[in-house]
Amino acid sequence: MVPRKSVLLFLQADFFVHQLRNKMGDFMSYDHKAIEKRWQTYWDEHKTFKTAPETSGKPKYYVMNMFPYPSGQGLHVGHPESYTATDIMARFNRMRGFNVLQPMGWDAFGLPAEQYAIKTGHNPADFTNENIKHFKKQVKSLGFSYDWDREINTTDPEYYKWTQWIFEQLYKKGLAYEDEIMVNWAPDFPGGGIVVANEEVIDGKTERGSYPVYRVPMKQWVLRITKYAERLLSDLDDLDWPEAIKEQQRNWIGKSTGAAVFFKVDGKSDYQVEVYTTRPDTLFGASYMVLAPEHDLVDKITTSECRADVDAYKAKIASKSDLERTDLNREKTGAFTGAYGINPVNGEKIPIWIADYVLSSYGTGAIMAVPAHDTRDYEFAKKFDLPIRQVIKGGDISKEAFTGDGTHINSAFLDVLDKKQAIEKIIDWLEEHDAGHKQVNYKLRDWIFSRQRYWGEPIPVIHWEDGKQTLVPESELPLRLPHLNQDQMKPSGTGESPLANAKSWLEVTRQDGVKGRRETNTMPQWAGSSWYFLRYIDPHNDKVLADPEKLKYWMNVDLYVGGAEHAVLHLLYARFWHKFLYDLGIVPTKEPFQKLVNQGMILGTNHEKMSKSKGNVVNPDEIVDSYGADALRVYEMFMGPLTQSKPWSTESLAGIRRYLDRVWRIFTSDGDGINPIIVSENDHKLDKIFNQTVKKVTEDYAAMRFNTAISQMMVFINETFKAEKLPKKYMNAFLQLLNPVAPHITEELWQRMGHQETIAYATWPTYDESQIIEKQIEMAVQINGKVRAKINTPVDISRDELAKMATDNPDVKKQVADKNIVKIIAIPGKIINIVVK
RNA sequence: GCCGUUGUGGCGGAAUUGGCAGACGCGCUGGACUCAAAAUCCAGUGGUGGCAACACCGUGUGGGUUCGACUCCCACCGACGGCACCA
Repeated sequence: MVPRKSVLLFLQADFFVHQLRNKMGDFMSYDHKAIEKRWQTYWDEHKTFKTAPETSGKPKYYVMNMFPYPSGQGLHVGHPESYTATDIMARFNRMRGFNVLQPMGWDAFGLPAEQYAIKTGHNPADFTNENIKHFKKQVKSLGFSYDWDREINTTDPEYYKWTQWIFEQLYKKGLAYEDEIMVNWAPDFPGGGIVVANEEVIDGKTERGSYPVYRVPMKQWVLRITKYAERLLSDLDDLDWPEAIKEQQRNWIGKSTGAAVFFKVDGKSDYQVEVYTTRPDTLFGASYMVLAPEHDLVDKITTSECRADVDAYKAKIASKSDLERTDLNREKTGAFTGAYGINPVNGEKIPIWIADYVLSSYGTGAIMAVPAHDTRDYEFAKKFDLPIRQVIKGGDISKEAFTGDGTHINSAFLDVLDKKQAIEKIIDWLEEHDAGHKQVNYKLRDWIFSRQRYWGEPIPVIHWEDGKQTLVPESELPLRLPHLNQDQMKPSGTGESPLANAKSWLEVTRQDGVKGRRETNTMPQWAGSSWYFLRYIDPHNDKVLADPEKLKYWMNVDLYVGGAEHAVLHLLYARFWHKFLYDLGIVPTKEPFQKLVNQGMILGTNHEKMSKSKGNVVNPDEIVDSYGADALRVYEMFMGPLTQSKPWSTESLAGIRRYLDRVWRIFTSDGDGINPIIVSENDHKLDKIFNQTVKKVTEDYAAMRFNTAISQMMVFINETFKAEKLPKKYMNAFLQLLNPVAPHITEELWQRMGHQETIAYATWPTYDESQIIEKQIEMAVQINGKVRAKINTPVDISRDELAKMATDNPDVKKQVADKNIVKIIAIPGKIINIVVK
């Protein structure tokens, strides 16, 4: 027993020595905690990144991120990714002489705060401010060069005053209106149900929480975004945005060109059904019609024999959620109304059905069915045994609908024509006979703008007892949220907003004694984020939303970075508000964001999306603590192209930290001052690599290719380890190149190199092209496309000389000895290819 | 089903205009230092065959254009994201 115990003790002692030496090893690398704290404090105290006035005479550069929702969970590793990307652009352009505006703020309205308040009795405002404090501390620990004097918070009354003000302008122009419309009602949503916007419905369920959505009629506030559909679509073309996002917006707006056609109802001449079709050329093939079950005419035209069936069908549809209604594998269903429509082009009587495959919200909610040439109509006709009449040659109508182009048949004056010609001709005919006209349609629907919630901007409207409705006067804005206690905030169960419980806030009396009630719905979270990029420009202005002169100088945003999940919601709403403000003459540009970049997702080490349940979440706080903010920043930029998804690797992160240690060591040689081999004279050994590095890093930053910029800086440091002397000028310039990615360590070393001022405004280094171009280069000689030899040639050699040099090469001679040279391709500086047979 | 993105070593990725595929990093292997290890520094590292010089194969698959293709064209397969009865 005794010996074993002593062995154990010995092993333990050895282990401690091991630990101690590791600790000492750490001292050999740089002390990121002290350095990062020191420079963050310095930047704060000196307001280093305060934006210069508009009168500075410098060109402007406005760069921003999609501001975060300050959740209680704090930062995840995706935040530093996009924030570092913009910070590099901000710091890079600052050194290049731009006046840089890089702000940060908080998108702080939202459901979690309200739900937390209901659960715990805390005030959502206090809770939100706590979260912001925590978030801000985390963000600050990463050393981003924000102008913190411009910080904004959407829940601050001084901010939402202007959100409400914009709403009032929309109201005055008739673009904000209250309407009894079919809304997306999610009754199971915690807090007594909620109405959500069309954009917030995913697969028939709410985007947040996945609760089923039903279409029910309700009185709601709606913004007339459809009025801007065409401009929202066509102005996309000039934007420097990812094609995927532009395409998603185009699809969402969903423009289509076709025709409206009027069908009289047989025997009821006061009624006519207007249908929308993109294929008016197939009018002769229409064999029945379909109305959406909710269509106004249904009750009016249904015959008494069919009424029971129709009512039963309508009742069945009403009880279904959107998800059930849109299940594609579901069989087509419908009911016959007993009525007939008259085809204007040939006077034929065709039956009118109702079916839920026709949507009340698109077009006119009614269609003419051409089963021979439309897949959906074909399925329906087969199911209910309705006639199928071919009017275009092609396909096999006995098997499936033919939707392609072809020659028209059985179509009187359209016969022989193709699709395009036939469409033109039938539209002319319809217009001549008052039976229809050309029509453009959009899938885009108006923006359902009210939410039955407490924690949002109050809609500044008063409903008076005499039936009138007025805006809260602009001079009384902001209309502040009243304080509610825990009980008052609880859901009413009727779908009404908790604000209905704020009696003293709710009830108002006009000067003439008429009583009124405030609107109790609040705005959706998207309201505050639809214009915040304007407020950063002039965040403390209490007279106007922002000074027009300042807007003129700063707009529009030169670079906007954020996640692709906002492809339609936020980005479409923000464009809509911006265009509206443009029309009012408030903003000088048609579009808010000239260039948009979506950062890719950072996945877990297992290549899967990070999630708590998978246990693959990386916490940035822990990385900053053990590796440092600089290492995290450099690593996240080195992982791969910004726009791509890429998996996390702690080993690779450690490699980046080793690189920063190497940088530290080459500058300090682990002493107190700087490495003695850094000297004023230049032995020219590093000329080429230095100039190459400046060139590549400058170009790569400008194109946001951060991973390759970093790899070039690694190559440079590898070269310095082989050098005997390091020119001071080059080493200073290197610090500037690295600074945008790793700002703390470079400030520290910059100071050690003897500078008194921050590195942030040092003029960006230039390179000498002549130092990069070589006089003598190695060129590959290919034989039949395969590299068989390498030769050294002067760079300015002629084509013929080059060909001769190649064929004179002994290796080449050996290879071609018994073959015929057919052709020699010789391009100086590129390649030599000898084609032989 | 439609639209978009994407496919390169053991892994992350590079190759800017059609011109030497695999820069840089991770990992791995070997060496120096050390009593030993860690750290650090140096070197090697696509696969197969060969002592070697070298040869052959190699950028999702199959074809094509070209003196030459990761790159351009056609067809297909897989992964990711979005839309989804929009007439």
